[in-house]
Amino acid sequence: MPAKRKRTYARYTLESLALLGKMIRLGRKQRKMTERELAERLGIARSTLQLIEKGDPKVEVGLMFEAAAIVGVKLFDADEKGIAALSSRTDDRIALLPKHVYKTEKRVKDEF
Amino acid sequence: MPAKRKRTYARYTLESLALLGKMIRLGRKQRKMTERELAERLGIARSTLQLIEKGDPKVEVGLMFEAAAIVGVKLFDADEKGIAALSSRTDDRIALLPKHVYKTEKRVKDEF
DNA sequence: TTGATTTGACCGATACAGCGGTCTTTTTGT
DNA sequence: ACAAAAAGACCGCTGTATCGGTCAAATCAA
Repeated sequence: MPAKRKRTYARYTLESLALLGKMIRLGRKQRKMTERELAERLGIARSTLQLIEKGDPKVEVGLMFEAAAIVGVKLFDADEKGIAALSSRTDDRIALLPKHVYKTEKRVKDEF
Repeated sequence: MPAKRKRTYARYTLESLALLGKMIRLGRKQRKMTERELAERLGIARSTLQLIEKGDPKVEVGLMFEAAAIVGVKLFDADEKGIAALSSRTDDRIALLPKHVYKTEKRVKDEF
């Protein structure tokens, strides 16, 4: 039998996702859009939108972000320019670090 | 040939995802973790982690959030309690709105 | 009220995301 | 300089997320 891919998520992750889902739902209602309308606008099935608003961890991150964007939920409290600025700042900070992370220490083998 | 499911994303969405990916990469390097280590910690393949750090819109949102959490990237600038507080506040705001959004067909057509 | 609409929940089929492997290139410590 | 490790890029197989549909329950307008 092929290994089953069960996966666990930290509570913080699940609660963050649930929050984002709720914010999307709130945004949708504030804009007076039905599930069907928003789903159609996104080009996805209504059932998938329901998973998004529930904060299901399995949905595509692109769909969740796109839904958020359409109903006016800002991800990093930043508009497009703010995102670009943060992005290049992050690039700079990465550039200051070594390109590769080297583990000089002994491999942490989990034998007993 | 069965319809192909090609999908487009708004630029804001793609840039937000790219930013989140970069923040994860930065966080990983700051913690001196290799791709292999972080992938193993997450229980995912290294190739998948590479997609995450590139900000690929197709990855599971749960994986992306989990990766962010492990390397210390806070999604809503809030810890677990902050998330819970925001969540219940969002619940309250949703509760103030009508349960269903109704679209009475042929609404305000403002051509005289 | 009543009829129309939205929402919640569920399900089978199938397009595709994730896995895990390989190979190459780049970077690091010695 | 070298060897070793990390990172980049690619690919076929397989489990599953998404689709699109149905049905029932809840809610709203009139």
